[in-house]
Amino acid sequence: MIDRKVTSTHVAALAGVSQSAVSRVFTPGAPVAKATEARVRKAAAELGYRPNVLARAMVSGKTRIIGVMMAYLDNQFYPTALEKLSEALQAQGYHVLVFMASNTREDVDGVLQQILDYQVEGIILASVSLSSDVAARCRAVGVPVVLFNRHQDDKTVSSVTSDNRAGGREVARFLAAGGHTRISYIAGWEGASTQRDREAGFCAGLAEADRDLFARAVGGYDNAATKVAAFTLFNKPEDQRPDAVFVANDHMALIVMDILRFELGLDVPGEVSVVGFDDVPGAAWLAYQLTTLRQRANRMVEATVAALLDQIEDPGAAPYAVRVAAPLILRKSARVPAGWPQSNKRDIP
Amino acid sequence: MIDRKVTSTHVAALAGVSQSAVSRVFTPGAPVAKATEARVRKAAAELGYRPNVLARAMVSGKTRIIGVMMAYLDNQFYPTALEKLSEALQAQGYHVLVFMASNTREDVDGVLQQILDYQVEGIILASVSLSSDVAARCRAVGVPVVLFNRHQDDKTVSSVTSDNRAGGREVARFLAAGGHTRISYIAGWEGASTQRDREAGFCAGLAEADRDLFARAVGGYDNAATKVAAFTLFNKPEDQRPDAVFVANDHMALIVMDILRFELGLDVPGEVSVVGFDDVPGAAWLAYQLTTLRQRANRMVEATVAALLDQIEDPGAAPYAVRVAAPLILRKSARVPAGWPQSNKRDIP
DNA sequence: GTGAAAGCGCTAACAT
DNA sequence: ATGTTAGCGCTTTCAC
Repeated sequence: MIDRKVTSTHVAALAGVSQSAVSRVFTPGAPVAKATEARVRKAAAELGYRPNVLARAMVSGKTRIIGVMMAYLDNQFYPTALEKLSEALQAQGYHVLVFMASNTREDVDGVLQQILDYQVEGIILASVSLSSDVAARCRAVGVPVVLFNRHQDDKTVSSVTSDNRAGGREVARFLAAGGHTRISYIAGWEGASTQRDREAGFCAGLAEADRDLFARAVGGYDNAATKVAAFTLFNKPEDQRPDAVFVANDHMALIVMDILRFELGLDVPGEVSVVGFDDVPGAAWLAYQLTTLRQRANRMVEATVAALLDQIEDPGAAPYAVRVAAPLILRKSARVPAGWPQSNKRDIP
Repeated sequence: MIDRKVTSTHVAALAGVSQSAVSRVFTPGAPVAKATEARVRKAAAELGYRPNVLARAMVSGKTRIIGVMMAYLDNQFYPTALEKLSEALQAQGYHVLVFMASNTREDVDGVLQQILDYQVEGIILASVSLSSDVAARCRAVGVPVVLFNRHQDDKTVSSVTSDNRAGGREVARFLAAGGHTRISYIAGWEGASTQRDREAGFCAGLAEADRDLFARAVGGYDNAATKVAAFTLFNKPEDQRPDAVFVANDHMALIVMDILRFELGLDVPGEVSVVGFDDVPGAAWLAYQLTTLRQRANRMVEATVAALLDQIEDPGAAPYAVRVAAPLILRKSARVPAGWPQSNKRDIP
């Protein structure tokens, strides 16, 4: 309670220079004499002075704040991503203002408006879709948006995803080559591009291998719905139930494995092969050993930050979409086809 | 790219009123005539005007930003907490600026300084300890700090934790009553108050039950160290290894269960009982069914937000410490003593 | 009830 | 190289 706010004026007074001299000392690349700088720094240290970021932002227009909106952190993949995003941005001198939103249209729009109120320099939308008029408003005020782990055909926003289509296709080839005859799919939330692309790729791959989809259920990226989906698909006599299932993300895949083994008494992978998508930490735990497609969070984060900074630095730059390859990580939850190339990727993220 | 920034002056011009009239319309409780208000709102809507939060913050001194520093999100408990914290604060009109820090002294101090630069109204430190001179500086600039899931004897900061001591004690009673004779402990990071308090309570409880600690190892809340700890403790003939272990948090407990079962071929709870702390989502998964103490994230978040707002609203208010009771959730990883009261808590968070 | 005027703490010309 | 001046977009007296 001693000093409360110390301003550049206080420092200037103590150092016996003008207020703008102080400002220059704290502005990288501004012209200051060695001697002045020294005196100012000394005074500043004495007073515990630090520039007010907000005041600086007001005049410069640069807040160094990036707004991040997330819809749900249930999926272990998102906390990880958030952490890395925050670190990467911090390293570039930016900071993350977090906004949680349910994935409803009104909520997203409302929250986005709030983000904009903070004069953020950029926006990252993780697992959130954007109505096109909101995208338009961001564009109007010149705030770049990048979609993380979600894609939209909207040409005005950048997006970074895994190559979900290729991933789905690879799983289909893998399962078909493994000699499975009743291959099924558990879908995620149908509003998500990840769900759509993974399924599209999977079906395409099945077709290429001359297989039909044996069965399909919807887990919606939701715990309860996923349990129901697993029961509907598997609570049947052997010849009527799938012998392989591709689950749209790991979060659901782990739940499915639990039900298969502990509720239905099925052996995985003996009686059914399970493949997921994401490679969350739990997938590697010994109790699961889930074969899955790895989302390379580090690469995705790098790409996201790069896309955002590109547009911040050059507002004219065109948005673009990045797709990061998702390698298949072979573990123990799915039968490996004879002769299938053993992964040469080390089993760590 | 049409309108770029719309300011209150633009709105004022369109509405044919003064700029201050516009300001008043957007200031709850300011005196404005119905008619003026209507015209201003109409003009504002037309232009898509929204007050600039930062400019407002400059003059009012209220940024409505809360800085949150987190050290590691490995532990599933923290993402959950962050999500709830963000939601609760949003509901109060505040927003969260996230800072990641490694838990080293220099890093914490540096990051804290950055937080302060943003003129935050309050700071939440999750799983981070604070040097007392930094605490002093926060006090000096009048920014309240609350420690989340960490306690410090420092009387200048509030803290919210589970009742870790009581929790540890309960586990000791539970394990002793279960007839275990070689009870051991796997410690978390020794710098953490959670670790210290849980262990202290555990040992006290053991003493009360006339037991000695059979063995102790340190997992440090770290994956690799935890594996080593599990091997050191359990890779031994039956009579030389523990028949029960209390692990300082679930994150480590799940790793320990994996090693016990899949590396050492031990039956849990047949040959060894495992109890954790936190009740992270994974603890309830069927593959683990971990008996654990539940940290009630919702209550902890409520208390944290309340403590923070108390101090923001009344800067003179004294900091205080809150301890939330942590109920023992009985699942399948530990033998239940005959006659032990069955939990009447429903098995959901 | 409303407008004019004075800043909040800072940066960025513009002089000197 | 340094001081002076003019704002950034807003809230808040202060007169009217």
